[in-house]
Amino acid sequence: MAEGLRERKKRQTRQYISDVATGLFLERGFEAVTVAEIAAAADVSVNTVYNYFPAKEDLFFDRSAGVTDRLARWIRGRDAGESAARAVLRELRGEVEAVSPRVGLMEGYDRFMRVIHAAPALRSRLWSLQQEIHDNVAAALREETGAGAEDPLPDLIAGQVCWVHEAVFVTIGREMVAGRKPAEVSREVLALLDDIEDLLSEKVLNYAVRGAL
Amino acid sequence: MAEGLRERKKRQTRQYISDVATGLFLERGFEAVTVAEIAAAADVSVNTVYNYFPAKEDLFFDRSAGVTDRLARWIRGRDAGESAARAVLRELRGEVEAVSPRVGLMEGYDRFMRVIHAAPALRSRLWSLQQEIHDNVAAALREETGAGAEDPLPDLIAGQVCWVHEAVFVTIGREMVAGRKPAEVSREVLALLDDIEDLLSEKVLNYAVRGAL
DNA sequence: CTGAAAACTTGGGGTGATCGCAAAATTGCA
DNA sequence: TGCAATTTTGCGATCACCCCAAGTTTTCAG
Repeated sequence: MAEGLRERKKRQTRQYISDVATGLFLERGFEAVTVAEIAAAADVSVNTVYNYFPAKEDLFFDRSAGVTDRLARWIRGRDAGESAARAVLRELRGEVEAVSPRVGLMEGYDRFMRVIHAAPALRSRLWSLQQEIHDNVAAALREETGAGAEDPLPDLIAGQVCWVHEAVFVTIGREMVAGRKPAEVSREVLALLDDIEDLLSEKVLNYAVRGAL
Repeated sequence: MAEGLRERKKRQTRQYISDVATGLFLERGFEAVTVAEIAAAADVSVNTVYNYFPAKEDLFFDRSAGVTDRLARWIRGRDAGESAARAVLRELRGEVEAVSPRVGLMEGYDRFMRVIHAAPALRSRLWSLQQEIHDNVAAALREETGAGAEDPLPDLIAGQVCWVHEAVFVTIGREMVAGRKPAEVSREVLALLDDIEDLLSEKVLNYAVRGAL
């Protein structure tokens, strides 16, 4: 039951437009493709495109929904006795070890990164996604620790955790663009994660331990 | 010898346009002011504005030249026996303690921040400035330590150092916008710097010690 | 099954940033 | 003073994005 034909059609249309757009972007780059072209290729009007997507960049990042709260989710789901930072490290290691496409370890990810790299608008959108991730992590830490609004620690720890995340993603992006194989990069990033953990202080590594007062 | 009248006039024109623009931005916000208005107010053509500034945002951030390599300069100028991170902490403490306008501790800085906050294009430019800072720091660390291109440490440490810098600036911005007095914020940020230092690992605090092998 | 309300799409008409070009005004210097 | 280099400007165009009013389609009550 539930959603009527209307809802379904909307979802389909939206998905279709996004797919068509992404295809064009991967083929010719972000800036070389005009919204009018996308509309034409998707057989809708330009206005319809803007009905679904607030900005051109959203056509590209549509599939990355759910990424912005992944870190926060990992933290909220940390094991008993585990800190926020260690949970994130563990989950990251898991994804990297599994050569998961969720962290960009997949054939063809380099095309994606190259498009982003060449378009300032897309890079800028990426930064804003990271800002969102940071805010979500800080909010999660605040809730999990019950810290007050004037306590600077949740924000600081969030910064550290996001630094871990960023370092991993920047490296994966760079190596993939350099043409390396996912399995190779996986091994390398696993080593990087050890370096990263080494650079975290005990304070960070033991913040928000589940079960601790 | 030296620069002719032509050079001087160019400099003046550029400065004048930037000043006029900044005035309008502070008065009415970034997006509410059109480039055509700026041109009219500065009594030049729109094309002339674009001759001097590649984009509208550059009109706003023109005065912040030299900020992008400040961290790197601090690092290169660290004392004998001092690490990169400690040099940055020391310099930051100095600026904050001196209630220096260079770190935003000045009357009226809140207007500046508010304009930035309200304009996505400006925020995005800020991120790109931080990216530059990061790259400069990483480059400085690489040179100072003689680390190879495949060594991930300079990048990681640069991330940590920039995290320090960012945390300080975000806090100053937030508190200034909240209407606090520079002297108050100074005291508070000094305390924050202690918290920050506490969160840095020994590895980070002892990276690139001048004089060490 | 039917007609009106609700939701979606479209066309048309802007605004504003930004670029390229070629003419026109300025300035440096012989 | 007059030519050559440099700037400034006007004009036209592209493209993202917005707003509104006029279709169209879907929903749903009756």
